[in-house]
Amino acid sequence: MSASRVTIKDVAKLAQVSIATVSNVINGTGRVSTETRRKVERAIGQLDFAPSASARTLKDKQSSLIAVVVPLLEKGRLQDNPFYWHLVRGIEESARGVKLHVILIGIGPDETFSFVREQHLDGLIFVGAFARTEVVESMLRLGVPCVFMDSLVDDPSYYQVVLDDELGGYIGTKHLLSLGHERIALLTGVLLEGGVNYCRWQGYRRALEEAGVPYRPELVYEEPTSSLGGYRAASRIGAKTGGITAVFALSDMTAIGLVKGLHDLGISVPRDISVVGFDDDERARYCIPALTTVRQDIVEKGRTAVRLLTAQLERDPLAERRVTLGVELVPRQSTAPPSR
Amino acid sequence: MSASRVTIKDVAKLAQVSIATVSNVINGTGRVSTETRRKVERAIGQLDFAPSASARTLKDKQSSLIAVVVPLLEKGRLQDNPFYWHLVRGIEESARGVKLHVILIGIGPDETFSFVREQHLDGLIFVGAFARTEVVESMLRLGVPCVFMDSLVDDPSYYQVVLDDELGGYIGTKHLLSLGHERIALLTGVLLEGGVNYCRWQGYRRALEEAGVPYRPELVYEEPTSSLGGYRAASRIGAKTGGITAVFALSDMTAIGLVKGLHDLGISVPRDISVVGFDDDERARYCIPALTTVRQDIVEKGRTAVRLLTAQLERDPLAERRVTLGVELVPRQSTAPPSR
DNA sequence: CTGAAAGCGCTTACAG
DNA sequence: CTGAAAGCGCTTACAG
Repeated sequence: MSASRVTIKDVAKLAQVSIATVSNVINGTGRVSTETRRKVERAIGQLDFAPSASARTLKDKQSSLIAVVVPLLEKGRLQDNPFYWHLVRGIEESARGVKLHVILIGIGPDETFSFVREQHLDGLIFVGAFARTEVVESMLRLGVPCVFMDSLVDDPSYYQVVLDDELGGYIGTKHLLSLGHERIALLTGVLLEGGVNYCRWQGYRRALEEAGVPYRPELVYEEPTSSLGGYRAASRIGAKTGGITAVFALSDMTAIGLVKGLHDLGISVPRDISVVGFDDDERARYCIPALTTVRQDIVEKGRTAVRLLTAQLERDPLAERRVTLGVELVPRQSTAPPSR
Repeated sequence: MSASRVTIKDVAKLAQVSIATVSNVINGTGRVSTETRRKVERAIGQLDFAPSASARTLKDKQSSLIAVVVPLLEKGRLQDNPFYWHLVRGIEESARGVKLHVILIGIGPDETFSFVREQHLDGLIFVGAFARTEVVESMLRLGVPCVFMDSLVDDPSYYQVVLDDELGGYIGTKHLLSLGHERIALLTGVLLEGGVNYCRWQGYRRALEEAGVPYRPELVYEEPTSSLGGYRAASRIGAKTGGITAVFALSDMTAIGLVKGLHDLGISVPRDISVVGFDDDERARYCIPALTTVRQDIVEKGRTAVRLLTAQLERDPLAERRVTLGVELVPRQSTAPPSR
């Protein structure tokens, strides 16, 4: 019963059949009589046999391994936004459902992606901003199935799961407008054309325009997407004479930092300034005041990515290439009509 | 230059040597003349050769893959505490440094762990509470290196990285005592003997005892470790006549829910009730009021786990089996002397 | 210092 | 329905 090094040979011997037959039973391939099948299954059970993935991979080039590729921060560590955890949770759950294993990989700017071939990865999920770099292109040329999440790729031939970011920017802004705000600042991460923030910014502009409120570039604050970034922005925004009455922060993480920063400056949310976030991660609900935000279903996003990946693995010709997930405004306590 | 299916044979042919020699160059084994080595390296570069991990694993039983094993929630999804993300970040970073890849696995109560043998995993890091179950025992008997984090295992032969939880419970409580609090509630997750919460609870008791404050079991609130658990506890704690003036919550997640719950009941922190958390995750600093908490370095915890794992992989006889990480009180604004 | 050959544990035509 | 055999891409004694 020492399960250490049981191979298909041991099973074959015990069941008194050939290894080919054992293989057929395991994979449900070929034709095997019920009786033989039973014998083999019994032997497998008795020996507690687990087929070697490496031998299998060596033969058929399928590893059942997919990678979640996360950009590294400067210090060589994975992104710190807990957002990623929820994404990964969704991915792991779905992958488990289709017998894929998830390997987590942080990559820097100089990545060679040799691990993809080394490990015979079946597919890749790129999480976060990835432009169409040369490596990625060559990846696609190699035929390794890829799915991009929240990336900057325009190319409709890429598989990607994105959010309706433009709409998100729109409804968040609209909410503030409908409360009566006009001087609405936008607190965003880097604005790269085609990027997530860029789309949200477009939605922001559309809402303003529709409402007949002039767009003022000086109300757009570009800060790192981190709590600290939000915190720091508070002083810049608070110092603004001319009265910003509301801020739309493009992530809950920055929104939370912002609220804290405003609070430390003696500026009360929502009395003096209203704040809208983006994501609706768990923190939003428990903030004081509870954060009004634009909700996205992050776990679902991860699930969808796996679906797009498996569609490729199964060469499903009907598979959609681009799935856009919805957004939803969640009004809570951090927004109110302007005081004056 | 099609990098698709380049094997060691192609390299050998191009470099005009045998595949054995190529293998030796790659692995730095055997004796190879400088000239030959250079030829081979050039060929590898030209062909952009990446050795097949599966072939290698098949031969030498080392996959360079380790698994982070996370318990599943009921819905079949990974734990939702973002705490895990930071752990995983630390693990991924260190693993990358020693050329190991990290696979993420959620397991339910009926797990068979067959994936360990299937994938020839080199090691396992168990994250969260794992008792010494039969599977785990058999895992250890198989000789698969394991490291336990925050687990309930007493056995000194297990490799584990733990926190000085008793001390954490002690200093958190002590802090409140020194501010003048006496009716200090403890908000904890499940109290299992030997578990993380249990140790912290012991520290809590020690601090009380030292201060000559009687321990009152009715002040110990056992709630799920979640923001919602904390939120719900608020009403039970707030309703308490007899005046609880401080609460020590054994995770920031519950502390945050608690503060919110108290706030919704019109109970002000720290004016009416002081609150101490545990973990010091990023949220703590940005809470309103900023949360006083017991800090642990979660990323470092992950790093340490990998160190213990590699020590086993290298059969380092001097390796410590149990590393205890320190804790530190971080006083912020959620604690103050009792109002009366 | 270098190479021929066996073998790791599977799967897959191909015979029978 | 079942089995013998080749082969996936490496590593590792073993000769030379």
